[in-house]
Amino acid sequence: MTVVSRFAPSPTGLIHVGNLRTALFNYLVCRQLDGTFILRFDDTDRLRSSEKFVEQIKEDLDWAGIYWDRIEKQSERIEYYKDAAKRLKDKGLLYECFESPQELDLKRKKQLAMGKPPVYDRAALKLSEYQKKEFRDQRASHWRFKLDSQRVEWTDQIMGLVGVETGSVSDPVLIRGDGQFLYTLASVVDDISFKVNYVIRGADHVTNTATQIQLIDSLDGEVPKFAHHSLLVGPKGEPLSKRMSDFSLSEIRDYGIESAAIFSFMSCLGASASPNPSFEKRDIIANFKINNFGSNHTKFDFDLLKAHSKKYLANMPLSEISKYLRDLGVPTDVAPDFWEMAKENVSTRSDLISLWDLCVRGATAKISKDDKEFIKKCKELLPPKPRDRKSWQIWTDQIKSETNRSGKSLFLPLRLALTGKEDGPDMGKLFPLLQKIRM
RNA sequence: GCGCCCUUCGUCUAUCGGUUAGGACGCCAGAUUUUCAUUCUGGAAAGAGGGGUUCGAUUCCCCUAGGGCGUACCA
Repeated sequence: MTVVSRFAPSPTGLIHVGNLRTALFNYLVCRQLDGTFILRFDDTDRLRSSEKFVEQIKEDLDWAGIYWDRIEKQSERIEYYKDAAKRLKDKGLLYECFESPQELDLKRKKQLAMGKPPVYDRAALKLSEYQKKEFRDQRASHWRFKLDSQRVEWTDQIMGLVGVETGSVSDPVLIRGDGQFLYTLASVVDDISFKVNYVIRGADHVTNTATQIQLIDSLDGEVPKFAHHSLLVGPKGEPLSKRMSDFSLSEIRDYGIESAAIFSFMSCLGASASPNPSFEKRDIIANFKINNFGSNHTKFDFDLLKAHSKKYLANMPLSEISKYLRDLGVPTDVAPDFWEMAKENVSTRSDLISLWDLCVRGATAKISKDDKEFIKKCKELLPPKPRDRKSWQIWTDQIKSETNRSGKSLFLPLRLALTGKEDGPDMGKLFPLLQKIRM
Protein backbone atom coordinates (compact mmCIF):
# COMPACT_ATOMS: atom_id res chain seq x y z
CA MET A 1 0.00 0.00 0.00
CA THR A 2 1.44 3.30 -0.93
CA VAL A 3 1.57 6.05 1.63
CA VAL A 4 -0.61 9.13 1.42
CA SER A 5 0.27 11.92 3.77
CA ARG A 6 -0.50 15.56 4.15
CA PHE A 7 0.56 18.84 5.60
CA ALA A 8 -2.42 20.93 6.61
CA PRO A 9 -1.59 24.48 7.63
CA SER A 10 -4.26 27.04 8.22
CA PRO A 11 -3.46 30.16 6.25
CA THR A 12 -3.89 32.46 9.20
CA GLY A 13 -0.24 33.35 9.56
CA LEU A 14 3.28 32.57 8.51
CA ILE A 15 4.67 29.10 9.00
CA HIS A 16 7.51 28.71 11.44
CA VAL A 17 10.16 26.09 12.12
CA GLY A 18 7.72 23.92 14.04
CA ASN A 19 5.36 23.77 11.09
CA LEU A 20 8.26 23.13 8.79
CA ARG A 21 9.20 20.11 10.85
CA THR A 22 5.73 18.66 10.48
CA ALA A 23 5.70 19.35 6.77
CA LEU A 24 9.16 17.93 6.32
CA PHE A 25 8.45 14.68 8.17
CA ASN A 26 5.36 14.04 6.09
CA TYR A 27 7.21 14.96 2.93
CA LEU A 28 10.16 12.71 3.69
CA VAL A 29 7.99 9.71 4.47
CA CYS A 30 6.12 10.18 1.22
CA ARG A 31 9.24 10.55 -0.89
CA GLN A 32 10.90 7.61 0.76
CA LEU A 33 7.99 5.30 0.08
CA ASP A 34 7.07 6.84 -3.23
CA GLY A 35 3.80 8.10 -1.82
CA THR A 36 1.59 11.11 -2.32
CA PHE A 37 2.17 14.28 -0.38
CA ILE A 38 -0.84 16.54 -0.12
CA LEU A 39 -0.74 20.20 0.79
CA ARG A 40 -4.11 21.01 2.29
CA PHE A 41 -5.10 24.44 3.41
CA ASP A 42 -7.33 24.29 6.46
CA ASP A 43 -9.10 27.51 5.69
CA THR A 44 -12.55 26.79 7.06
CA ASP A 45 -12.23 29.89 9.19
CA ARG A 46 -12.82 32.40 6.43
CA LEU A 47 -12.44 35.34 8.71
CA ARG A 48 -8.94 34.56 9.85
CA SER A 49 -7.71 32.89 6.68
CA SER A 50 -6.30 34.92 3.87
CA GLU A 51 -5.10 34.30 0.35
CA LYS A 52 -1.97 36.26 1.19
CA PHE A 53 -0.89 33.57 3.64
CA VAL A 54 -1.79 30.79 1.23
CA GLU A 55 0.66 32.23 -1.26
CA GLN A 56 3.28 32.92 1.38
CA ILE A 57 3.11 29.37 2.74
CA LYS A 58 3.44 27.93 -0.75
CA GLU A 59 6.42 30.15 -1.36
CA ASP A 60 8.02 29.20 1.95
CA LEU A 61 7.58 25.47 1.38
CA ASP A 62 8.89 25.78 -2.11
CA TRP A 63 11.94 27.61 -0.83
CA ALA A 64 12.51 24.91 1.77
CA GLY A 65 12.50 22.27 -0.94
CA ILE A 66 9.22 20.70 0.08
CA TYR A 67 7.12 19.98 -2.98
CA TRP A 68 3.56 18.73 -2.96
CA ASP A 69 1.86 16.29 -5.30
CA ARG A 70 -1.61 17.58 -4.72
CA ILE A 71 -3.11 20.75 -3.33
CA GLU A 72 -6.50 21.17 -1.70
CA LYS A 73 -8.50 23.82 0.07
CA GLN A 74 -11.14 23.04 2.64
CA SER A 75 -13.11 26.12 1.69
CA GLU A 76 -13.83 24.42 -1.63
CA ARG A 77 -15.08 21.21 -0.09
CA ILE A 78 -18.10 22.36 1.86
CA GLU A 79 -20.40 19.93 0.03
CA TYR A 80 -18.49 16.96 1.38
CA TYR A 81 -18.75 18.26 4.92
CA LYS A 82 -22.49 18.76 4.52
CA ASP A 83 -22.83 15.20 3.36
CA ALA A 84 -20.80 13.83 6.23
CA ALA A 85 -22.80 15.90 8.71
CA LYS A 86 -25.99 14.47 7.32
CA ARG A 87 -24.75 10.93 7.67
CA LEU A 88 -23.75 11.59 11.25
CA LYS A 89 -27.13 13.12 12.02
CA ASP A 90 -28.84 10.10 10.52
CA LYS A 91 -26.85 7.89 12.82
CA GLY A 92 -27.78 10.09 15.76
CA LEU A 93 -24.19 10.95 16.41
CA LEU A 94 -24.47 14.65 15.69
CA TYR A 95 -26.72 16.53 18.05
CA GLU A 96 -28.05 20.02 18.16
CA CYS A 97 -27.05 22.38 20.98
CA PHE A 98 -28.25 25.82 21.90
CA GLU A 99 -25.97 27.14 24.60
CA SER A 100 -24.37 30.44 23.90
CA PRO A 101 -20.59 30.74 24.21
CA GLN A 102 -21.14 32.74 27.38
CA GLU A 103 -23.28 30.02 28.91
CA LEU A 104 -20.71 27.38 28.06
CA ASP A 105 -18.01 29.49 29.54
CA LEU A 106 -19.99 29.84 32.73
CA LYS A 107 -20.58 26.10 32.90
CA ARG A 108 -16.90 25.44 32.55
CA LYS A 109 -16.03 27.85 35.30
CA LYS A 110 -18.56 26.24 37.60
CA GLN A 111 -17.20 22.78 36.96
CA LEU A 112 -13.68 23.97 37.51
CA ALA A 113 -14.68 25.63 40.77
CA MET A 114 -16.11 22.35 41.97
CA GLY A 115 -12.91 20.57 41.07
CA LYS A 116 -14.49 18.76 38.16
CA PRO A 117 -13.05 18.50 34.66
CA PRO A 118 -14.68 21.05 32.36
CA VAL A 119 -16.39 18.57 30.12
CA TYR A 120 -19.59 19.44 28.29
CA ASP A 121 -22.51 18.00 30.23
CA ARG A 122 -24.57 16.99 27.20
CA ALA A 123 -27.52 19.00 28.48
CA ALA A 124 -28.72 19.42 24.90
CA LEU A 125 -29.22 15.70 24.63
CA LYS A 126 -31.92 15.90 27.28
CA LEU A 127 -33.94 18.55 25.49
CA SER A 128 -37.41 17.59 24.33
CA GLU A 129 -38.52 18.21 20.75
CA TYR A 130 -40.74 21.01 22.00
CA GLN A 131 -37.92 22.68 23.84
CA LYS A 132 -35.67 22.42 20.81
CA LYS A 133 -38.33 24.01 18.66
CA GLU A 134 -38.59 26.90 21.04
CA PHE A 135 -34.85 27.36 21.13
CA ARG A 136 -34.61 27.29 17.35
CA ASP A 137 -36.88 30.31 17.14
CA GLN A 138 -34.71 32.22 19.54
CA ARG A 139 -31.13 31.38 18.78
CA ALA A 140 -28.66 29.72 16.45
CA SER A 141 -27.80 26.11 17.01
CA HIS A 142 -24.45 24.41 16.88
CA TRP A 143 -23.83 20.70 16.52
CA ARG A 144 -21.73 18.35 18.56
CA PHE A 145 -20.38 14.92 17.79
CA LYS A 146 -21.43 12.41 20.40
CA LEU A 147 -18.33 10.68 21.65
CA ASP A 148 -18.47 7.11 22.73
CA SER A 149 -17.09 7.32 26.26
CA GLN A 150 -14.44 4.76 25.75
CA ARG A 151 -10.73 4.54 25.94
CA VAL A 152 -9.25 5.05 22.51
CA GLU A 153 -5.88 3.50 21.89
CA TRP A 154 -3.48 3.52 19.02
CA THR A 155 0.12 2.59 18.44
CA ASP A 156 1.82 5.83 17.73
CA GLN A 157 4.82 5.63 15.42
CA ILE A 158 6.75 7.88 17.79
CA MET A 159 5.11 7.70 21.20
CA GLY A 160 4.31 4.03 21.25
CA LEU A 161 1.05 2.88 22.74
CA VAL A 162 -1.11 5.89 23.56
CA GLY A 163 -4.49 5.83 25.20
CA VAL A 164 -6.97 8.62 25.85
CA GLU A 165 -10.18 8.44 27.83
CA THR A 166 -12.72 10.18 25.65
CA GLY A 167 -14.93 10.38 28.70
CA SER A 168 -12.72 13.18 29.88
CA VAL A 169 -13.15 15.11 26.65
CA SER A 170 -16.05 17.29 25.65
CA ASP A 171 -18.09 16.30 22.64
CA PRO A 172 -16.47 18.33 19.90
CA VAL A 173 -18.47 20.97 18.09
CA LEU A 174 -18.50 20.11 14.41
CA ILE A 175 -20.77 22.81 13.12
CA ARG A 176 -20.71 26.28 14.51
CA GLY A 177 -23.69 28.51 15.23
CA ASP A 178 -23.13 30.36 11.97
CA GLY A 179 -23.13 27.11 10.03
CA GLN A 180 -19.39 26.95 9.55
CA PHE A 181 -17.87 23.48 9.59
CA LEU A 182 -15.07 23.08 12.05
CA TYR A 183 -11.63 21.62 11.82
CA THR A 184 -12.40 18.26 13.45
CA LEU A 185 -15.02 17.38 10.87
CA ALA A 186 -13.31 18.88 7.85
CA SER A 187 -10.01 17.26 8.62
CA VAL A 188 -11.47 13.82 9.07
CA VAL A 189 -13.70 14.02 6.00
CA ASP A 190 -10.77 15.10 3.86
CA ASP A 191 -8.44 12.48 5.21
CA ILE A 192 -10.99 9.83 4.40
CA SER A 193 -11.73 11.03 0.89
CA PHE A 194 -8.08 11.62 0.02
CA LYS A 195 -7.26 8.20 1.45
CA VAL A 196 -4.69 9.67 3.81
CA ASN A 197 -3.19 6.71 5.62
CA TYR A 198 -0.33 8.31 7.52
CA VAL A 199 -0.70 11.39 9.69
CA ILE A 200 2.39 12.97 11.17
CA ARG A 201 1.66 16.00 13.30
CA GLY A 202 2.63 17.73 16.52
CA ALA A 203 2.01 16.18 19.94
CA ASP A 204 -0.47 18.98 20.60
CA HIS A 205 -2.92 16.93 18.56
CA VAL A 206 -2.89 13.79 20.70
CA THR A 207 -6.29 14.42 22.24
CA ASN A 208 -7.68 15.37 18.85
CA THR A 209 -6.47 12.08 17.49
CA ALA A 210 -8.56 10.17 20.00
CA THR A 211 -11.75 11.98 19.08
CA GLN A 212 -10.92 11.88 15.41
CA ILE A 213 -10.45 8.15 15.49
CA GLN A 214 -14.01 7.83 16.76
CA LEU A 215 -15.22 10.19 14.07
CA ILE A 216 -13.41 8.23 11.38
CA ASP A 217 -15.04 5.04 12.63
CA SER A 218 -18.45 6.68 12.60
CA LEU A 219 -17.95 7.74 9.00
CA ASP A 220 -16.74 4.26 8.09
CA GLY A 221 -13.27 5.50 7.24
CA GLU A 222 -9.99 3.67 7.49
CA VAL A 223 -7.99 4.82 10.55
CA PRO A 224 -4.58 6.01 9.38
CA LYS A 225 -1.25 5.43 11.06
CA PHE A 226 -0.41 8.23 13.44
CA ALA A 227 2.87 9.75 14.53
CA HIS A 228 2.92 12.62 16.99
CA HIS A 229 6.23 14.37 17.10
CA SER A 230 7.42 16.41 20.03
CA LEU A 231 7.02 20.14 20.04
CA LEU A 232 9.93 22.47 19.55
CA VAL A 233 11.08 24.65 22.42
CA GLY A 234 13.41 27.60 22.47
CA PRO A 235 16.97 27.65 23.84
CA LYS A 236 15.76 28.16 27.40
CA GLY A 237 13.12 25.49 27.13
CA GLU A 238 10.33 27.97 26.58
CA PRO A 239 7.59 26.96 24.17
CA LEU A 240 8.40 28.14 20.71
CA SER A 241 4.79 28.92 19.94
CA LYS A 242 5.03 31.92 22.19
CA ARG A 243 7.80 33.35 20.11
CA MET A 244 6.66 31.98 16.80
CA SER A 245 7.33 35.26 15.08
CA ASP A 246 11.01 34.86 15.90
CA PHE A 247 11.37 31.83 13.75
CA SER A 248 9.08 32.16 10.78
CA LEU A 249 10.45 30.55 7.68
CA SER A 250 10.44 33.82 5.84
CA GLU A 251 12.51 35.37 8.54
CA ILE A 252 14.97 32.52 8.60
CA ARG A 253 15.37 32.81 4.86
CA ASP A 254 15.82 36.56 5.06
CA TYR A 255 18.40 36.07 7.75
CA GLY A 256 20.43 34.16 5.22
CA ILE A 257 20.05 30.55 6.24
CA GLU A 258 20.47 28.22 3.30
CA SER A 259 17.44 26.22 2.30
CA ALA A 260 19.45 23.02 2.03
CA ALA A 261 20.82 23.65 5.50
CA ILE A 262 17.48 23.97 7.25
CA PHE A 263 16.18 21.00 5.30
CA SER A 264 18.95 18.76 6.53
CA PHE A 265 19.03 20.30 10.01
CA MET A 266 15.33 19.80 10.68
CA SER A 267 15.35 16.30 9.24
CA CYS A 268 17.48 15.06 12.10
CA LEU A 269 16.86 17.50 14.95
CA GLY A 270 15.55 15.41 17.82
CA ALA A 271 16.50 12.14 16.17
CA SER A 272 18.93 9.60 17.52
CA ALA A 273 20.68 8.44 14.38
CA SER A 274 22.50 10.31 11.63
CA PRO A 275 24.15 12.86 13.88
CA ASN A 276 26.10 14.14 10.91
CA PRO A 277 23.33 14.85 8.49
CA SER A 278 24.00 14.89 4.82
CA PHE A 279 23.08 17.89 2.74
CA GLU A 280 22.04 15.61 -0.09
CA LYS A 281 18.28 15.44 -0.32
CA ARG A 282 18.51 11.93 -1.71
CA ASP A 283 20.42 10.71 1.33
CA ILE A 284 18.15 12.49 3.76
CA ILE A 285 15.10 10.87 2.21
CA ALA A 286 16.72 7.45 2.19
CA ASN A 287 17.89 7.64 5.81
CA PHE A 288 14.80 9.16 7.37
CA LYS A 289 13.23 7.02 10.08
CA ILE A 290 10.31 8.30 12.08
CA ASN A 291 11.04 6.02 15.02
CA ASN A 292 14.44 7.63 15.45
CA PHE A 293 12.54 10.47 17.06
CA GLY A 294 11.63 10.51 20.71
CA SER A 295 8.66 12.04 22.44
CA ASN A 296 10.59 14.43 24.64
CA HIS A 297 10.48 18.03 23.55
CA THR A 298 13.17 19.22 21.21
CA LYS A 299 15.22 22.33 21.56
CA PHE A 300 15.60 24.47 18.55
CA ASP A 301 18.88 26.30 18.74
CA PHE A 302 19.21 28.90 16.06
CA ASP A 303 22.98 29.11 16.54
CA LEU A 304 23.34 25.44 15.70
CA LEU A 305 21.32 25.98 12.57
CA LYS A 306 23.59 28.88 11.69
CA ALA A 307 26.66 26.71 12.15
CA HIS A 308 25.08 24.08 9.96
CA SER A 309 24.29 26.60 7.29
CA LYS A 310 27.84 27.89 7.44
CA LYS A 311 29.15 24.44 6.79
CA TYR A 312 26.90 24.13 3.79
CA LEU A 313 28.03 27.49 2.47
CA ALA A 314 31.68 26.54 2.78
CA ASN A 315 31.17 23.71 0.33
CA MET A 316 28.73 25.38 -1.99
CA PRO A 317 29.68 25.59 -5.65
CA LEU A 318 29.83 29.00 -7.30
CA SER A 319 26.97 28.13 -9.63
CA GLU A 320 24.56 28.04 -6.73
CA ILE A 321 25.39 31.51 -5.53
CA SER A 322 26.38 33.32 -8.70
CA LYS A 323 23.01 34.98 -9.03
CA TYR A 324 23.20 36.31 -5.51
CA LEU A 325 26.70 37.63 -6.14
CA ARG A 326 25.56 39.31 -9.33
CA ASP A 327 22.74 41.01 -7.44
CA LEU A 328 25.30 42.14 -4.92
CA GLY A 329 27.21 43.88 -7.66
CA VAL A 330 30.11 41.47 -7.92
CA PRO A 331 31.26 41.44 -11.56
CA THR A 332 31.07 38.05 -13.23
CA ASP A 333 34.79 37.91 -13.88
CA VAL A 334 35.59 38.65 -10.24
CA ALA A 335 32.97 36.28 -8.84
CA PRO A 336 35.05 33.05 -8.93
CA ASP A 337 37.92 34.61 -6.97
CA PHE A 338 35.58 36.41 -4.64
CA TRP A 339 33.62 33.26 -3.82
CA GLU A 340 36.80 31.25 -3.43
CA MET A 341 37.95 33.79 -0.87
CA ALA A 342 34.63 34.26 0.90
CA LYS A 343 33.00 30.87 1.12
CA GLU A 344 34.94 29.48 4.00
CA ASN A 345 34.53 32.59 6.03
CA VAL A 346 30.86 33.50 5.97
CA SER A 347 28.12 32.06 8.07
CA THR A 348 25.29 33.50 6.02
CA ARG A 349 24.92 35.08 2.63
CA SER A 350 24.40 38.43 4.22
CA ASP A 351 28.00 38.32 5.44
CA LEU A 352 28.93 38.59 1.80
CA ILE A 353 27.52 42.09 1.73
CA SER A 354 30.06 43.49 4.13
CA LEU A 355 32.81 41.43 2.56
CA TRP A 356 32.10 42.86 -0.86
CA ASP A 357 31.84 46.29 0.68
CA LEU A 358 35.28 45.75 2.13
CA CYS A 359 36.62 44.90 -1.30
CA VAL A 360 35.09 47.96 -2.90
CA ARG A 361 35.45 50.62 -0.26
CA GLY A 362 38.13 49.30 2.03
CA ALA A 363 38.01 49.45 5.79
CA THR A 364 39.04 51.89 8.45
CA ALA A 365 42.40 50.63 9.56
CA LYS A 366 42.96 49.53 13.11
CA ILE A 367 46.53 50.21 14.10
CA SER A 368 47.85 49.81 17.60
CA LYS A 369 50.51 52.19 18.95
CA ASP A 370 53.25 49.59 18.75
CA ASP A 371 52.50 48.83 15.15
CA LYS A 372 52.44 52.39 13.84
CA GLU A 373 55.99 52.32 12.53
CA PHE A 374 55.55 48.84 11.17
CA ILE A 375 52.44 49.71 9.18
CA LYS A 376 54.09 52.85 7.89
CA LYS A 377 56.87 50.71 6.51
CA CYS A 378 54.35 48.30 4.96
CA LYS A 379 52.62 51.18 3.28
CA GLU A 380 55.84 52.29 1.67
CA LEU A 381 56.33 48.82 0.28
CA LEU A 382 52.73 48.39 -0.94
CA PRO A 383 52.82 47.11 -4.51
CA PRO A 384 50.90 49.12 -7.12
CA LYS A 385 47.77 47.87 -8.85
CA PRO A 386 46.93 45.55 -10.44
CA ARG A 387 47.63 43.14 -7.66
CA ASP A 388 47.35 39.38 -7.65
CA ARG A 389 48.26 36.57 -5.30
CA LYS A 390 51.89 36.90 -6.23
CA SER A 391 52.00 40.54 -5.28
CA TRP A 392 50.80 39.61 -1.80
CA GLN A 393 53.58 37.08 -1.57
CA ILE A 394 56.15 39.57 -2.78
CA TRP A 395 54.85 42.28 -0.49
CA THR A 396 54.86 40.17 2.65
CA ASP A 397 58.26 38.69 1.85
CA GLN A 398 59.61 42.17 1.50
CA ILE A 399 58.06 43.31 4.77
CA LYS A 400 59.44 40.24 6.41
CA SER A 401 63.01 40.92 5.40
CA GLU A 402 62.82 44.63 6.12
CA THR A 403 61.15 44.40 9.53
CA ASN A 404 62.19 41.00 10.76
CA ARG A 405 58.58 40.22 11.60
CA SER A 406 56.92 36.98 10.67
CA GLY A 407 53.96 34.82 11.51
CA LYS A 408 51.28 36.32 13.66
CA SER A 409 53.23 39.46 14.51
CA LEU A 410 53.37 40.22 10.82
CA PHE A 411 49.96 39.12 9.71
CA LEU A 412 47.71 40.26 12.49
CA PRO A 413 48.69 43.96 12.30
CA LEU A 414 48.44 43.79 8.53
CA ARG A 415 45.03 42.20 8.70
CA LEU A 416 43.87 44.81 11.19
CA ALA A 417 45.18 47.59 9.01
CA LEU A 418 43.61 46.26 5.85
CA THR A 419 40.30 44.90 7.13
CA GLY A 420 39.86 46.45 10.55
CA LYS A 421 39.19 42.99 12.00
CA GLU A 422 41.12 40.30 13.81
CA ASP A 423 39.82 37.47 11.74
CA GLY A 424 38.44 37.00 8.28
CA PRO A 425 39.29 35.38 5.01
CA ASP A 426 42.67 34.24 3.83
CA MET A 427 44.67 37.41 3.29
CA GLY A 428 46.38 35.97 0.26
CA LYS A 429 43.02 35.51 -1.42
CA LEU A 430 41.53 38.73 -0.14
CA PHE A 431 44.39 41.07 -0.95
CA PRO A 432 44.09 40.94 -4.74
CA LEU A 433 40.39 41.77 -4.47
CA LEU A 434 40.85 44.90 -2.38
CA GLN A 435 40.15 47.80 -4.71
CA LYS A 436 40.82 50.42 -2.11
CA ILE A 437 43.28 50.32 0.74
CA ARG A 438 42.97 52.86 3.50
CA MET A 439 45.81 52.23 5.87
C1' G B 1 -8.61 21.25 38.80
C1' C B 2 -8.51 16.99 35.38
C1' G B 3 -6.25 14.05 31.28
C1' C B 4 -1.92 12.87 28.31
C1' C B 5 3.32 13.32 27.56
C1' C B 6 8.34 14.40 29.00
C1' U B 7 13.22 14.91 32.26
C1' U B 8 21.05 11.48 30.52
C1' C B 9 27.19 16.28 28.88
C1' G B 10 25.68 23.27 26.38
C1' U B 11 22.54 20.63 22.30
C1' C B 12 20.49 16.04 19.81
C1' U B 13 20.84 11.46 21.75
C1' A B 14 22.90 5.75 22.86
C1' U B 15 22.34 2.14 26.84
C1' C B 16 17.43 -4.85 25.60
C1' G B 17 19.72 -4.29 35.16
C1' G B 18 26.24 -5.20 35.47
C1' U B 19 29.59 0.18 30.58
C1' U B 20 35.88 3.87 32.67
C1' A B 21 27.67 6.06 30.93
C1' G B 22 29.18 5.90 24.20
C1' G B 23 28.67 9.12 19.79
C1' A B 24 27.75 13.51 17.07
C1' C B 25 27.22 18.88 16.88
C1' G B 26 28.84 22.98 19.70
C1' C B 27 32.74 24.72 23.07
C1' C B 28 38.03 24.97 24.80
C1' A B 29 43.33 23.75 24.07
C1' G B 30 47.47 22.07 21.15
C1' A B 31 49.54 20.85 16.23
C1' U B 32 49.60 22.04 10.96
C1' U B 33 48.64 26.44 7.86
C1' U B 34 54.16 32.68 7.24
C1' U B 35 47.55 35.22 8.91
C1' C B 36 41.80 33.57 9.09
C1' A B 37 39.19 29.39 8.10
C1' U B 38 39.85 24.22 7.06
C1' U B 39 42.14 19.67 8.75
C1' C B 40 44.24 16.64 12.69
C1' U B 41 44.97 15.43 17.90
C1' G B 42 43.47 16.11 22.71
C1' G B 43 40.21 18.08 26.65
C1' A B 44 36.20 19.79 29.73
C1' A B 45 31.24 18.26 30.06
C1' A B 46 25.46 14.33 31.96
C1' G B 47 21.50 10.36 34.59
C1' A B 48 16.06 16.33 38.47
C1' G B 49 15.22 14.70 43.87
C1' G B 50 13.50 10.87 47.24
C1' G B 51 11.89 6.09 48.23
C1' G B 52 11.39 1.02 46.94
C1' U B 53 12.45 -4.03 44.01
C1' U B 54 17.40 -6.31 43.30
C1' C B 55 23.65 -9.12 44.87
C1' G B 56 23.62 -4.75 41.71
C1' A B 57 19.31 0.56 39.13
C1' U B 58 20.44 5.71 34.20
C1' U B 59 17.54 1.33 33.01
C1' C B 60 11.80 -1.67 36.52
C1' C B 61 7.88 0.36 40.23
C1' C B 62 6.04 4.43 43.39
C1' C B 63 6.20 9.45 45.17
C1' U B 64 7.91 14.54 44.75
C1' A B 65 9.74 18.52 41.89
C1' G B 66 10.11 20.78 37.22
C1' G B 67 8.46 21.36 32.12
C1' G B 68 5.16 20.76 27.88
C1' C B 69 0.43 19.79 25.53
C1' G B 70 -4.76 19.45 25.80
C1' U B 71 -9.12 20.63 28.33
C1' A B 72 -12.64 26.59 22.25
C1' C B 73 -18.92 27.65 18.49
C1' C B 74 -9.39 28.01 16.85
C1' A B 75 -6.61 24.89 13.93
